[in-house]
Amino acid sequence: MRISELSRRSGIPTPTIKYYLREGLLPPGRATAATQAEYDEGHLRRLRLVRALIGVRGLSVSATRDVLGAVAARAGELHQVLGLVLGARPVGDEAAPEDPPEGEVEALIGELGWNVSEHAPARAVLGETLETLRSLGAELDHASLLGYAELAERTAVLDLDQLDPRADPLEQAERALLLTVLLEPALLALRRLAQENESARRNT
Amino acid sequence: MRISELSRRSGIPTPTIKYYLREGLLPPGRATAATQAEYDEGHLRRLRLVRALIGVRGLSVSATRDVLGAVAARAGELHQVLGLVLGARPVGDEAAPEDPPEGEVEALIGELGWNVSEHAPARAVLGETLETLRSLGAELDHASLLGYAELAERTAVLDLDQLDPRADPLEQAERALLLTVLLEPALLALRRLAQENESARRNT
DNA sequence: CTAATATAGATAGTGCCACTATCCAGTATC
DNA sequence: GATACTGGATAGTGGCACTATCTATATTAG
Repeated sequence: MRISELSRRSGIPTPTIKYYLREGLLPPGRATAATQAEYDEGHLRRLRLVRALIGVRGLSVSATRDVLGAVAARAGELHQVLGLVLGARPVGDEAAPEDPPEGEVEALIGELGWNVSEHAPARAVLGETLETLRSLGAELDHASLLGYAELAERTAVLDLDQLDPRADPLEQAERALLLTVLLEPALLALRRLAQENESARRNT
Repeated sequence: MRISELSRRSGIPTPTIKYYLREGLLPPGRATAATQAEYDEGHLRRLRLVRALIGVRGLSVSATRDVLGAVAARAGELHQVLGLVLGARPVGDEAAPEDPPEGEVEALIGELGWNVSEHAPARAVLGETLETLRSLGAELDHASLLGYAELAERTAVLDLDQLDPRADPLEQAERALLLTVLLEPALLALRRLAQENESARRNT
């Protein structure tokens, strides 16, 4: 399939596809001549994945590239991928160079007995968010934090249940990415609906 | 307090504060003369809140304005605020005009017996996300969705426990906003850590 | 075989957004 | 009264995600 068909089947304008090719979000097609290349179903799938990450979850192009790169590089080690895949700060941010020990996060992970990589970006995200809340006077007490962590644990069990460990590793990793990232808005939406319901329940 | 002190105490440059004033994220100060106005602690608090919404959660300036407006307008009806506060699409998006009935979401809400407003934007967000997942071939079965919803329910209980129903309604609403919105990255980070842990556990 | 169409790759331009800089006339303060 | 600061207005900046155009080639319809 040539680029115009890729565009037609994905609904994405040709110039945008070229842009994604330049940015490395989409691997180049198999060149058949100086001005001709051939794309396959994999490209189409990848293109849809890219659009979902950018459009639904609001990742930036460069964050998307990083995430996809991480998945490709570590397709074999699914748990690394799951943990690492999203340094993706909501906004630029570029990870403050200062690296406070963030004892609270370490302690929590230790207390729960979680086995997670030292470098998981989620550690830093968690630490920063707790710090921000504290600085705004809305500190979370330890018991609540533990409660949230336990719910996260059960969410993760549900998440992992969606995966079929017998599938091809790369496909598996892409599916994990899809479920990890794209489910995020859905889980947050569920939380907001549940909050509204719970708030209504308490105020009657 | 004049604008320079507001800037010094918040760490935000004066021109940016002026920009927020223009954009309506911060109410104007009490004018004492043609070129003089007085700001108070409330302005400082609001400014920090704005920064947190924009910086930590990545809301756009206009989304932030909408959210703050909604909170101010409905400080009395906390549960409405909690549910409504975040139509905030991750990225522009502007809510597709097509409005499919989204029967799945309605059914879920009915099944759970949740009492939420007809117009809660979270309904649409949820519907769209499920639709996207389906179109990418990563559909969620009903049982899993129910599982996630039940976990959301328990998260909401924890959330509401953080609020003190005796506090001033506006302050209460702002705190709710803080906890709803700023906790989001933390909850997602917890989920990713838990995923990595669970994945490691299953693969040993 | 030719004319119309399509293509890869390169370069430049666009529109939006979140600031940031500058200017001005009017205080405030020393 | 000189200097610094202020509110308000207007204009400029840099980054980002595209989008448009151009050129040299390739394919294809007639």
